[in-house]
This record gives sequence, structure tokens and C-alpha cells, in this order.
Amino acid sequence: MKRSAGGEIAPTTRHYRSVSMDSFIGKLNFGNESPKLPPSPGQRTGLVSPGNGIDGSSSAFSLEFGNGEFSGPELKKIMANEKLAEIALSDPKRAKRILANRQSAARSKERKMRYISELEHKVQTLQTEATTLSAQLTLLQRDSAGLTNQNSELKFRLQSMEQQAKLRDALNEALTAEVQRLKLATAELSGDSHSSSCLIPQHSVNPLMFQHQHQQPPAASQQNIHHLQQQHQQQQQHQNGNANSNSDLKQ
DNA sequence: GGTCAGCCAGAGACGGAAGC
DNA sequence: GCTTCCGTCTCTGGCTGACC
Repeated sequence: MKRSAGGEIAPTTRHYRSVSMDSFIGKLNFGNESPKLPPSPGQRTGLVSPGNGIDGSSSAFSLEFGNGEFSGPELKKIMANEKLAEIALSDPKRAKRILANRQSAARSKERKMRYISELEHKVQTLQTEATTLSAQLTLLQRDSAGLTNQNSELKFRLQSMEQQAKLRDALNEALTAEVQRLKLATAELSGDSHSSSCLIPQHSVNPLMFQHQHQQPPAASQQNIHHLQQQHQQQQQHQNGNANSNSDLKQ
């Protein structure tokens, strides 16, 4: 134990509840230079030295009680408690320490209460903030879901348009090839037999084969073109349908 | 049973005295 | 000047009796 020098003696009985100060010392006149001490079995002398209060809160005088010196407020407290008065007479230093400790305990407890109240206030603030943030999160999540839907729809439309463009290119290519072929055929029909036989010698060798070669591919290419045109129309119709449904959705 | 007030013990901070 | 020792003060947790 660190405070062995203090030499505190544990009291035989503890926890004396304070008597009402007003009822006990209310009749005492502290302006009087010779205040009367409370009736106590071990009471000895009380020496007053005015104008020497330590905290000087309520009265500006001090009193030598046994070996120690007490301020007015301290004296009030001592006189309010018979046991403390006894201690003050027998061991003034201990009485002084008890009083100081009592005050310190009160301060400590007050600080603790303030701290607790501060924490409670913080909890309330944080709870309010959490509620606000939760509401914001809900709104943002809703916005995010809407944008995701919109994004996938746009991607789908882009894909469809790309496919349509490919079909258009293929159709274009096929039509160009067909035009070319028709031009050649027209030239053959309107031109002289020499030039045509010279242009396509293998055809004259085998007319059946020629016929077969020149009639089958045009039919196939026309079918192909027809097919491409149908696909293209279907795509367009499909896209128009989507666009309409989108505009319907937006409306 | 909960709250309040008081006491005690332990720990840390601080200042003064003594020794080097 | 620095270190160590000692006494004092203050804070704080735990405990307890009184009171409502």
C-alpha cells in the first residue's frame, strides 16, 4: 500500500448518513467570533481564525479543530455529522481528507454522468443519421435498377441494329452482283454472236451446260436475294415493334 | 429493487528534501 | 543538475447503508 504514511485507521462503524444541515447548524451564527461546536463526547477545543477560508464559498473564516484547520463550509459539514466531528477532533488530517475525498467523489460522479449523457446524445445523433442514410440508399438502389434495365434494353437495340446493318450490306452486295450479272446477260443478248462466243467459249462447247450454268445460279441468287429481303424486312419490323414498345413504355 | 451519498483502497501526479 | 524517496492530493471503482 502506497499511502501507509497516512496511517488511516478503519472506523469501527461506517456509513453514517448526514443529518440535515439546516436543522443542525441553522441556528449557528457564523458571524460570531466564537461559534459553538456541536455537542460531541470527545469535543475539546475550537479555535476560530476569521478570514482564512480555503474555498471561501459561503463564509470567510476558518476554524482550528484539534490540530487541523477547517474552512467555514468544511466546518458546516463536520458539524452536520457527529462521527466526522469526532474524527476531526481526534484526527483532523483524516477528517480533512475525508471531506476532500467526498468532494472529489462528487466531481467524479458528476463527470461520469455528463459523459454518459454525452454518449446518449451521440447515440441519438448517429441513429438519426443512419435512418437518413438508409432512406438515401433505398432511393439510389431504385435508380440503379432502373438504369440497369435501360442499359440492357439499349444493348439489345444496338445488337439488333448491327444485325440489320449486316443484312443490309449482304443484300446490297447480292443486288450489286445481280445487276452485274444482268448487265452481262444483256450484253450477250444484244451483242453479236462472235463476241459472245469469244467471250464465253466454253458455253458454245456445251450449250446444255451453259444453260445449266447460266440459269441455275441466277435462280439461286434470286432466291438468296429474296430471302435476304425477307430477313431485312423482318428485322425492320421487329425493330419498329421494339421502338414502339419503348415509346409506349416511356409514355 | 433502484438510487444516492459516503467511505475505502489503489493508482498516478506533483512537489520538496536529500544524496550523488 | 539529476535521481530517488517521501508525503500529499486527486481520481475512480467497488462496496455499503439509508431512503423511497
